[in-house]
Amino acid sequence: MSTTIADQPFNREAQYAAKRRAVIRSAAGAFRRRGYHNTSMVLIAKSLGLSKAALYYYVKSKEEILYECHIMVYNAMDEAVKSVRHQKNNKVSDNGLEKLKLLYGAFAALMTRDGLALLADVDSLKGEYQATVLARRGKIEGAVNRIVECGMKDGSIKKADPRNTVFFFMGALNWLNVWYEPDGRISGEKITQAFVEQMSVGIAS
Amino acid sequence: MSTTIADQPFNREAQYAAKRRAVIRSAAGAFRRRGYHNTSMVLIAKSLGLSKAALYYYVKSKEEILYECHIMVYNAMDEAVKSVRHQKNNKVSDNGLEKLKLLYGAFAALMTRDGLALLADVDSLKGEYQATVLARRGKIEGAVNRIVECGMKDGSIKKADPRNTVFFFMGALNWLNVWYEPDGRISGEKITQAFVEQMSVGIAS
DNA sequence: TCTTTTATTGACTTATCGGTCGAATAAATT
DNA sequence: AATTTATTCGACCGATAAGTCAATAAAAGA
Repeated sequence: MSTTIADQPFNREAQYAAKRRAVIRSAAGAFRRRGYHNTSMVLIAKSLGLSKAALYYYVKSKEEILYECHIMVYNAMDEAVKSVRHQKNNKVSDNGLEKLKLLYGAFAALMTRDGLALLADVDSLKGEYQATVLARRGKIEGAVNRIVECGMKDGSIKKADPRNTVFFFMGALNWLNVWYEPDGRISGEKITQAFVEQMSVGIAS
Repeated sequence: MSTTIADQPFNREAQYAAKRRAVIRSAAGAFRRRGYHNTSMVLIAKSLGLSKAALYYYVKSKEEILYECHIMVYNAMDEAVKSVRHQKNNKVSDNGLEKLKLLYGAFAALMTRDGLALLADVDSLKGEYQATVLARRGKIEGAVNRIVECGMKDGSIKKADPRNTVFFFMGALNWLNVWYEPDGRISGEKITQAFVEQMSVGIAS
């Protein structure tokens, strides 16, 4: 999926990019587990075997890391939305509910399988950073909303206030960040499946 | 409900306690809106018309405030659990699902009506504080779990992994903190109602 | 009114942490 | 080998914010 260091040992730019990604990913994990403000730059550095100063070779500021963490997730989500949108004609029942199940499953997998996390720390972002992240979040919410509305129209989803409905099961998703442990007793796939099922029966008409 | 300053103008202790509560409540709101680490003691003080130093007359540390915020919520939740437990014979259908609906509604009302919020900042608590809060959280989770299991036994709730189920709709509840605005277009009662309905149809057998 | 207790403050201390900088080291290029 | 370029580090700086304290104002009690 993503380009690793070993892939292109002689491509300078690729190496730099890969290392930078590693910084972001590692920080993202720490942020999820300990929270943004409880995670110092020194800690992020140490967990990669670097000094704090070295971090700043790959990254402009701590805020930028947080920003990139958010963007990383929203990129993945956009990808999921796109792939669901283009999945026409595959299923016999190509209705809103089916699409939503697909999408929600993809979202859940992002959390349980890829270790991504929807951070709640939007308030720690300022100015342009925050504006962009909020815009991306709005875009995703809009996309999900549209699918739900679509499902309400085609009769596969029972009619209600879409925003409210979306908030409900997106909230459940976000809460995964808090309690989900990759090595826990329940496997990620099981959780993903359960979440899709739960969401599905909650809104099907 | 709670004792206000005006109630007992000559009772010193009561005044002190009331003011202390006011500090906690005000801080809780700020924590919810801006996050724990983005809220300084000066800000909490100023929003009450006090200086920072005065705050420390009522409170030992910022961490203690956060601790009390958590405890406040868990006390209210325990209360809700208790009242639901003693609500036998009232309803004709005294089954697990009914109880759970009652409880979930009470929880949601805590958020939308009483302005309480389940803070996620448990990691900012250390030692004894954190241990106690985690214990209280576990206790609540256990109580909810037990009701769900009870409902699965009496046939009102469809069988599944209780923990998973509980996490799902408790997550939705927690997410309220992030997006719910008391002055938003949808009223708190409507949201509460919608949440109960959503949860209910999601798990009823 | 004087005294004691309660409540509040401004000014100060301390600690943590984000961020910078110049030097040092390693890797690639000539 | 010499030189340039990419990485990394130790040591330092500045800001922010938690927390302290001696002094003072307000209230209660005598």
